[in-house]
Amino acid sequence: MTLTSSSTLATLDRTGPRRITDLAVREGVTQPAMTVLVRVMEESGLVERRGDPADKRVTLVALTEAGTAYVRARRRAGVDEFVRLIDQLEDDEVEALAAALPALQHLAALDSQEREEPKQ
Amino acid sequence: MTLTSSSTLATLDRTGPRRITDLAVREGVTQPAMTVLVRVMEESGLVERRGDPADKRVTLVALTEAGTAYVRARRRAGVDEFVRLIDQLEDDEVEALAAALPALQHLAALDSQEREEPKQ
DNA sequence: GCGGATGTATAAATCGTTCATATAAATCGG
DNA sequence: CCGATTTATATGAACGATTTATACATCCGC
Repeated sequence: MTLTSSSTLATLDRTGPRRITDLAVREGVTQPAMTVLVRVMEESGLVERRGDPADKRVTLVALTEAGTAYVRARRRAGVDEFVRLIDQLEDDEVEALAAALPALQHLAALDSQEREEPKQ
Repeated sequence: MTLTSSSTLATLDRTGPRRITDLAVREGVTQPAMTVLVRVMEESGLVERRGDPADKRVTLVALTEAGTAYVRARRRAGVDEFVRLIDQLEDDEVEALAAALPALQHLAALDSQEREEPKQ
């Protein structure tokens, strides 16, 4: 599992089926790279191609059930790992982390916002 | 600049000259990979090889002045980017972030501690 | 309906990597 | 001390994910 494939699967889980060009831009790779990545993931049964009836050029990429299960399992494993670490913190440290969550969300929002509208 | 080379340069800046095997372990790549990476960085003038007088097998890898300057510039660029984002937060959000720093440091310490002594 | 634009696929080349192996220097057991 | 083993690095072949160049099919505006 490469970084790009993990991220692509997560994107598909978050946003639903997407066309290949769209995925390539979101993941920051070229369209041919995404084409072959989709083929590999398709052969692994994590993903399936659906034609778009409205535009016969595009192939929509969607998570299969196995793909969804995989993404969810991975996410849960990561969450568990975090929980395991946070459980070892002092109570006041956990409170401080929780109190900082809105600021972190705001930071993430500002960052992604700037990525979407570069230097306007 | 690949992820591994950036990380290796940062390691050299933090810890001083290191032997190739050591760097390979720290960066999670094989020794041959680190050997060629060092050669590339040497050709770029970021790094130099020094023989170890105490053990003629080892080649100590050290940052050149240019390498140090590069690492520092990169680090400053990253800090600046963070500052730019944090400046857009509300005052209470910045305070909350600052208050969470000890908890984050504790988390990082717990994590690196577990990596060093795996499942004992 | 034709011409340019758009979405995807394919082929060749590149790059960072691993695996296998070679060489040289250090260390250890007798 | 001396041969055997271990340790540090280097080298070469193969691999896998990627990019660039290009081809092909379909859409869309005029």
